[in-house]
Amino acid sequence: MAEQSDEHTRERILDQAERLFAVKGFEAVSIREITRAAASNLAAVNYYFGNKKNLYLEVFRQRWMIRTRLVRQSFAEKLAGNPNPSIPEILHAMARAFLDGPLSDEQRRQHALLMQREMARPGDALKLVVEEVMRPYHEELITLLRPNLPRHVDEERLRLCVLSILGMTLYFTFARPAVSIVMGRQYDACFKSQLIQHVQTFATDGLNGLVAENRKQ
Amino acid sequence: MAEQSDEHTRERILDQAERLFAVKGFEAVSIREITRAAASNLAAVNYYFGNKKNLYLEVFRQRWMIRTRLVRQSFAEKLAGNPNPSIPEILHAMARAFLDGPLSDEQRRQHALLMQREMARPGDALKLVVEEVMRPYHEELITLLRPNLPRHVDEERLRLCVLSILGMTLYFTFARPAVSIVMGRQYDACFKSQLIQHVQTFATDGLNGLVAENRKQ
DNA sequence: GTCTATAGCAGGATAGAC
DNA sequence: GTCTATCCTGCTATAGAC
Repeated sequence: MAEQSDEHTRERILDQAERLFAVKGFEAVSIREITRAAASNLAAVNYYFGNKKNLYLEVFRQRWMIRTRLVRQSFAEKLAGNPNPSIPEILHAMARAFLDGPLSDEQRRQHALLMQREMARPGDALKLVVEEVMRPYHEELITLLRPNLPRHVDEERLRLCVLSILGMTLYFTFARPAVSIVMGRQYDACFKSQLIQHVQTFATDGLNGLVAENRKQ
Repeated sequence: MAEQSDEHTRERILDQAERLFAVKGFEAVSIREITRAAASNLAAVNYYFGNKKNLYLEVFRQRWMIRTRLVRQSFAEKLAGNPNPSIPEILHAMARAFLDGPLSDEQRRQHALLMQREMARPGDALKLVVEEVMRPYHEELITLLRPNLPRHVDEERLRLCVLSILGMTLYFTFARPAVSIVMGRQYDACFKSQLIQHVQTFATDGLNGLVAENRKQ
């Protein structure tokens, strides 16, 4: 089960816990299932993490946050050497980082599922997700976009636009089964690049509308 | 607990099951909790529904589907008497039906949460959700939009646009806690009408981009 | 149809050997 | 650190009285 048996038990447990919590949700996974998948002993979870709930929190602190950092890094790299990226460039970099970034397909799906679970049912990890990741990411995007927008663009509308963009990108990731059925497509490289292109275009047009609106006033 | 004690036991159980499954997820809710909330006996679930899983499916069949029909009806009504609705009119009606339609705030949230749970983890209800609701809704929107679009608009791009619109609308409903924190706003009437307006505008611009694209070719 | 009682099992957590 | 054995709680499901 564990890809790297020489990895420390604690790490193997975190890996498998992340995977299982993402796919099934907190309550649907048992400690027994996790330790079995991690090829470790049943008592190991309590030894290393105290209890199940704390293991869940550690998954966010020591796995989820790191993945997020990777995604944001890849986002930043795509824009590196471009001091004044245009709106389409920013959005393309964002969409690529999310939908085709440094994570594997499975990791990406897990990552989105965990985030989405916390957003749907606020738990102890929601504060972590929002304050440490969503809000900074939000601000970063707004900072990048602002030079491309009129000075007096409505701040609240801009925030709603950014939320919409993140929302639909997240949706394309976590709702993969449903999207696949409706579109009649597999999530292969071809479809992913179409998705990225679509998010870029659709969101660019949405933001351009914001610009035009502002001009009229 | 139960608002209507004179309602039949079976109905009270369905009501409470819907609420609890939506908020907590299938595995996190026990039959005990449901029957307690429905002020009925522990054995009632098995008597009326056979087992827990079947109760879950009945929630979709006898509650979720009906709510969907209500939402679509309210969508249709908003467009009634308008034989050729424009894109903004269609989108406004759609956003209003979803974000401020015939359901109560709590019902709306429950509805979105149940759908989103099924999309995230495909279960026996996913087929029901997709084939009976998502796909027809999808086709209806496309049919309404098409007269406003150039004849040779890319079919796949259009489908992706509709998915994006549904995705972000759904996101604003189920991710309410997170959206509230990021925006620093309560989901009151004022914020909801802003959301509706935003979805309409943002999506209209996104679709208009599709039109412009087509012209260039 | 409604209730009590209980079978039968799976879960989280811990104690204590090694 | 790792393992076995075990406690206890809470769950689903059912049998059977009323």
